[in-house]
Amino acid sequence: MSATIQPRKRKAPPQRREEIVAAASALALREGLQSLTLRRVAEALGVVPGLVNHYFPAVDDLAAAAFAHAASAERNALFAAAPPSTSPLHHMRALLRALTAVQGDAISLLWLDAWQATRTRPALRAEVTHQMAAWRSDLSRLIASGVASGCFRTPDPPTTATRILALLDGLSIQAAIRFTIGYATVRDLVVETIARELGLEATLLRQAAVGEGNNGTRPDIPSATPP
Amino acid sequence: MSATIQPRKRKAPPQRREEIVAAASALALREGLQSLTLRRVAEALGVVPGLVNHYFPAVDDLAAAAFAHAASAERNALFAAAPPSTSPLHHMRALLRALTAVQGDAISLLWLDAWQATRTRPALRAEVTHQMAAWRSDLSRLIASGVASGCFRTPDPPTTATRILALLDGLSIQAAIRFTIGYATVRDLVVETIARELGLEATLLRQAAVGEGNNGTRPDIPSATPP
DNA sequence: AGCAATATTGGCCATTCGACCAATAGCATC
DNA sequence: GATGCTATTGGTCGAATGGCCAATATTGCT
Repeated sequence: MSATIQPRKRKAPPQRREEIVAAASALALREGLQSLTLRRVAEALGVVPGLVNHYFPAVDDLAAAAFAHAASAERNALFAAAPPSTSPLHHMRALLRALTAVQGDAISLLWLDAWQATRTRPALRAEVTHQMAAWRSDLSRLIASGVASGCFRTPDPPTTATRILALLDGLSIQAAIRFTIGYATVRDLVVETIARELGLEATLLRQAAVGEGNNGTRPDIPSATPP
Repeated sequence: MSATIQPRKRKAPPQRREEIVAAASALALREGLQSLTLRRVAEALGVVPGLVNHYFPAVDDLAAAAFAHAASAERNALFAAAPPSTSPLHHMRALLRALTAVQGDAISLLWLDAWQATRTRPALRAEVTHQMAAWRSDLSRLIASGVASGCFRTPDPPTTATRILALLDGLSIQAAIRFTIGYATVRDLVVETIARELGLEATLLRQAAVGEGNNGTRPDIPSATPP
């Protein structure tokens, strides 16, 4: 579990910093943002706590960086990494399939942690709003391209994106609480409402959410912990 | 701010217990569930921390009781305390007006805290699911009565209730993050979607959410802290 | 090869937390 | 009015945290 003792090794600051962020992100995804501790991260890296503190003088910054890493990775996997040849409709289907697949998955719980921790961590708060804006931007762009190509129909893509994201946030909570009774019905509501927002027949998206591609799991997110 | 020094006063256990729960609930609403500490609660009551620990051997139980107190109070104010003469439509309007009035209000933040703390607090987790079930039950009953009296139209009231609550949860997050840009549009989405779920014209509910009755604040929740 | 910059270490401190416990004092009952 | 039950006190303990600092050793550069 713990890294074997290493003779002191000196690494280039950017690389070390990235290592720390990756380890912190993996830890936050695995055990929650609350257990993101200087000591825990240091232990995961086989390093002294003070070193983590050296790169991140305030834990708040570390939490913000870890969250940014995890959130950006997922967003990138769902948007930028999508095959550019896919039509907006297929892309949206894949998006919904990924986002409604698993209940209680790590990334939903991480978002929940981040929303809550916003209360006491200004840097994390800034990062959360940044990531939310980035989501809105990416999704808005997808919707706009769908409208341009004629497969979606909505007057204002940014507004539609905001609405869809709020729906998915509510679903996130259902997922996080594992309020199993109710998750399926909420998922149906999400799919139906999104279809309505996009001017689609619900069936066009519904089959996406129930589809079994990707084995029901979200795309892998790069992890720092060695196997 | 702090209670004046009191000569040791002995109270009946049920009364003292209620005092503690009320103070804890007020504290959680004011400063978040994370700052619900034996010492903080004791300080608010002008009492020694050990006493709080005497009534609640585990902080988890105290948090659960405090959350139950706040959540039940709000739910009671919105359902049981509603004038029985009001029609289901009027009741639903009042409900939406109260729930969509303020962004970033204390009770939404408390729910967010509770959802998150569920990770590490079993007793609180049980209480959260209990309160969610109670909300669904109350709302379901309201919808059913509306269907019976002909002002709502939906095939399955419990399912509709679950969907509406998920919508409101998403709104709660928007409120908690104070993602001001977006709150209004999300609120509109919530109102429109709820109207659709209930087989209503959106305008019938929309005017409710924008209405200014109640001065835009939620109904008062009993607080324990003396003025 | 020598040297200087600095990444890294090890340690320490103050704080806060939940939990526990014996002693004390208030209240009800007799 | 005396007495016993127990609510309440005051204090302590161990664990965990974030932050800070001087010493050290590693690495890249001259």
